Amino acid sequence: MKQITILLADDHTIVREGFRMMLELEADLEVVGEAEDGRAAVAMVKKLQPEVVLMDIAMPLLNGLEATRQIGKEFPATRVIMLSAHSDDAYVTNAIESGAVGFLLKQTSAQDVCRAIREVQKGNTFFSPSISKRQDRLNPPASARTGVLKKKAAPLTSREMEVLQLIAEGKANKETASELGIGMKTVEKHRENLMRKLDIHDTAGLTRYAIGAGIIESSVQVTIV
Amino acid sequence: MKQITILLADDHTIVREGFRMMLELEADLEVVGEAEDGRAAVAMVKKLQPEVVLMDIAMPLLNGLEATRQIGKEFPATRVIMLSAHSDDAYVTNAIESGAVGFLLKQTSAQDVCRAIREVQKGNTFFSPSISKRQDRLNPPASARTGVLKKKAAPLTSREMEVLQLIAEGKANKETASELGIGMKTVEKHRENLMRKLDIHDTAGLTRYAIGAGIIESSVQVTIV
DNA sequence: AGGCTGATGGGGAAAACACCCTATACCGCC
DNA sequence: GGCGGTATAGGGTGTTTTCCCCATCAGCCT
Repeated sequence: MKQITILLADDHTIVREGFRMMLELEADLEVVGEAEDGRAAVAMVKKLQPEVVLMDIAMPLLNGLEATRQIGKEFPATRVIMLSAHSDDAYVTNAIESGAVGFLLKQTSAQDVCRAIREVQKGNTFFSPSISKRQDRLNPPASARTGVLKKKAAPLTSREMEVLQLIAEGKANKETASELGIGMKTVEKHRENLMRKLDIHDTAGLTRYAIGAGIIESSVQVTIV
Repeated sequence: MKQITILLADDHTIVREGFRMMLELEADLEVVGEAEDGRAAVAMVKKLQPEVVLMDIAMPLLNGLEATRQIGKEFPATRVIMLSAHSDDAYVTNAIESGAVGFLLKQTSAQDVCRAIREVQKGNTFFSPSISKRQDRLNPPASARTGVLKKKAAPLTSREMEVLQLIAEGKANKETASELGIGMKTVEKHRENLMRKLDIHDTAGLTRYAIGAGIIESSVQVTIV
């Protein structure tokens, strides 16, 4: 019997463990690997070529959106489901544009996660119920992956998103350069372009933007209600 | 008939208007003033000496915690109820330490807001139901205001909190200096002390800390679930 | 009275950043 | 085949930040 192979990408070990336990109760699902950051996720996809990736948006090194974009470029057959604690239209739109074929809120029930995996593996899309309700106006033509959609406002490039994330994580240009394996002047250039595109001209502003956009998390983002 | 005088402090006009309409349906409550930032709140308390202040945590110029601390120092009779969209133990603890005698989540019902105002005016404390549930271990001895509680970890001073907030808002040292009416070297010194106390050595890190601690909000903090 | 801390300043130096210029190589689109 | 966008990289210049050193003054506790 053929199982659906799954890669988990989330920086919180406890979350990965929870998903793994939950998914392995299902006979037709198999977790073949785990990644604790976006870069590892891309590498694991290359190595394991899973059918489905459950990907958190906010991860260190490389965020989920960017990782998804890179995966989609190399392995278009891999179906990525985005996970996020929050959801608003911008998040969902970004996820779809990066090539995700599903979007789940973290409080989604286990059944829905399993359903989502089975649906996307069959080539369909799946969104959390509360998102689907307002999907009418942004429901993609099922071929969201094939065509690259244009953002109207601030179309940040992949590299710019990576640099933005590292800036918001507190990396100096020099560190970012060595981390990405490029020159410092190039990092400065990306930073310059970011500031021009977003019309934000200080590090604190870029950090707030990155947090607001879900690219990184702030340290204490607990929201017990 | 004696009404309870109330000052509203929140940077969102729509929120203040909502509270005002809500509170003025009650015969025994009177909104005597509104402030749209922490500094204005302190000034308004001086001028109006209200009995109760409804204070948002995240406000520009001076956050609610710091404003509460300054109010408590000059007008210990004024009872401050803290408002916040989020709540975790750190938020609540900080609020209590700053001298607040109540803590309400923003989705609290109108009845609870009125109840809270009446309770704190009588000298009692009031916390949102969901917070009260885990109050056992941090319930203050009703005289929280009289004794200044010591934080264990990083006791930032008032001035440092103000400077931290302005840094996280993207102000350069020079701007902060003119905004606070002090010299640039003094601002640099506060920034230096902040970095040493928090063991954070870059602007992005300070910004993340400020957001995580509820001192400011990140730009896109929408959480539709 | 002496000690501690917070708030206020100043000098200086090294690093980082912001913003301007230029340039090349690659890739996809029309 | 050129045109535009992306990524790469270097130069230059002025500003800002980071981190040392130093000091004074007021308030508070012992």
